[in-house]
Amino acid sequence: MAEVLTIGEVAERAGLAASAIRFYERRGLVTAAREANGQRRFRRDVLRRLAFIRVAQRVGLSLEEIGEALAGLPSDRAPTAAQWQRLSSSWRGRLDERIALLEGLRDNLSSCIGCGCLSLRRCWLANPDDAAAGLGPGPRFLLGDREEDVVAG
Amino acid sequence: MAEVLTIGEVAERAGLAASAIRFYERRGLVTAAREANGQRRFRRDVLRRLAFIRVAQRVGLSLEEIGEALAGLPSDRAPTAAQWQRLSSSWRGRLDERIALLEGLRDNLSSCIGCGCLSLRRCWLANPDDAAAGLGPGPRFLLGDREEDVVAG
DNA sequence: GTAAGGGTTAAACTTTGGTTTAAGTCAAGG
DNA sequence: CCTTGACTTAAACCAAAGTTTAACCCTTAC
Repeated sequence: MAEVLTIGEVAERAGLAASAIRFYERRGLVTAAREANGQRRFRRDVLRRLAFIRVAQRVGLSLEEIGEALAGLPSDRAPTAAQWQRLSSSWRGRLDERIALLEGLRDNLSSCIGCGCLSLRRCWLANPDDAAAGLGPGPRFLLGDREEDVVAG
Repeated sequence: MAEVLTIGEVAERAGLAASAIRFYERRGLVTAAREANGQRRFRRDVLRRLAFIRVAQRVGLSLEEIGEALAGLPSDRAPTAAQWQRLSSSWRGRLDERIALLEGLRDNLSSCIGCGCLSLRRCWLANPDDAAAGLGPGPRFLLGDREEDVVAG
């Protein structure tokens, strides 16, 4: 197994397009040494960095946020397992919030869609700015089909 | 309360920018009659349509998908509560899947990030194509920091 | 020697979901 | 009469996350 990897090898192993990896390099998310001929040579730990990026994206982070997180890692050597874990531990709260939001959405859908409150700017379902609201009882406007009652004002 | 609404009134009540409402009209998500002078006049039930659109977006649907869903509704009169509910009932499965995915992500993060498997194309965490996998036990590669072990092959 | 199969770059293009801008119409108020 | 505010349009613009294209360089194989 080679000490360093070409971009093609990285792409193959990471399951990404080479263009994406170049794009990440431009964004500063990964770094590469260069051969005399200008070709990139990646240290093997770039694979874990790329995997981290993918997972972070699924958690809902933008590349910019991911870049900020990665900036705290050493760029000259592979981070330790503990360093990776510290980074990802901050995702927990974010995931909990998003889960609560989706659960609230799911649990209030059947009672809320079709009811008058769906027209309302005040309806939690349409405006779940407050993640905690997802845990509450949800809207209670089961008023039939007349919008005036709830939209008025 | 007016029978029909101007775009400004709709924007105000729906909590959207007028530009967004025009955009939705171009996309065929809402319709409007026109005055002699060319100004849009919206029936009041557009408010519920807009609320539906917002909720559908939060569920993760694209405007195109939302448009397809809305295409099944009558455009000449307000849909009934039952019609709205039928549309949204199909979201349930999608929400369940996404919730399971996020829960899997959350529950496997601490054990998986930092471990060797994160470099792997095979790692569930980095590739949760299979939503059901989120319910399973997750990766079991708690191998320390040597990537060769898991990346090789 | 020439073709194939990597690699390089900058720049243009793509998609989604809108917003912004420029230029114009219209009605009401002072 | 003139300004103000709300409306109209088409077209340009934006951000994110990449992909595609065009032109070029190397190395290896035949």
